Amino acid sequence: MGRPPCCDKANVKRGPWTPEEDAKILAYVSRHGIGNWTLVPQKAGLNRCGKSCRLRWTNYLRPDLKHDNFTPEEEECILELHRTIGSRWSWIAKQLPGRTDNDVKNYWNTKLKKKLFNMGIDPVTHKPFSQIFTEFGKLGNLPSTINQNALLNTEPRIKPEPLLLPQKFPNANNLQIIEHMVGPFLFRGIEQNEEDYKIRGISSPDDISSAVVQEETPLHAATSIIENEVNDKAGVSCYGLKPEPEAMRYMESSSSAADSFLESILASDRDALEFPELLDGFCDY
DNA sequence: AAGCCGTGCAACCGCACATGA
DNA sequence: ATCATGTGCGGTTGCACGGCT
Repeated sequence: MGRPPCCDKANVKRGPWTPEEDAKILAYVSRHGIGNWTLVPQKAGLNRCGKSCRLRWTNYLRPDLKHDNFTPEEEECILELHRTIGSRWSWIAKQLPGRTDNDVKNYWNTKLKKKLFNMGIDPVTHKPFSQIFTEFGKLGNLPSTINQNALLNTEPRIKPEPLLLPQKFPNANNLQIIEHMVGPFLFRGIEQNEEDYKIRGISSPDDISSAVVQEETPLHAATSIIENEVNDKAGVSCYGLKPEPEAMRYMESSSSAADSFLESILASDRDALEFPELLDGFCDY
């Protein structure tokens, strides 16, 4: 026996909202505030499901919502957070004032996924397709010549652009949010200089751009972050967590830099296969 | 002008979780 | 501890719209 429906679906209106219905919601909320949404249709004089009213309010009518296009900074923020925590749209949306989870989800599905795909990057893992094919070939114990062919055949239609990690996300409570995602007290900062990496503490709550996870993290977030650290340690550039000065050079330079960027990724694929010990050392937590 | 197709986005669905009796 | 109910969330659908043939 399933859960009873929240309303009589046969007798409530569905589909697009009219301006009159919007006005009723706005008038009701301005007068009574947000309370029990199941009572809103009745009290506001709407023949709608309460859930539908809540959705209309949170996704469209709320006065603090932005209705303009996403900025490049917001786009970078979405890409980075998706790479780190996956499709947790509500969390990502909380980093973007005035945006809803529905906004972010739609933007991802209609724009960013395609953009990454055209750059030769798998939107799910944020890894280059070449790397995925390489790993797949390794798992299947395929001859190396097949792997090489796979690499050659998966060159992106558009040269990959490095993603410049936003140094500071719009909200100040990022650390708390990420701590919630992967558990508190598990962070340390990592900073790159010319010679080596310095492990340091996070200096401010909004400086989470370089946070790495030490232990007891959800598999997806942990593996993603660890992989990037591995690549950095191996002297290989990676998407998203590229140190800012290097990223800036890529941003400012010509297409030849894009070529070398692609080459560095392909090189990292080969390094990972030839020197598996580079990976092993970082998994001993 | 009409039909087709791709795109963007609002809205819906169903499940999971939170909360209070 | 259990159940009922409200809320949050991610995935998916459906429709309006514009461009193209």
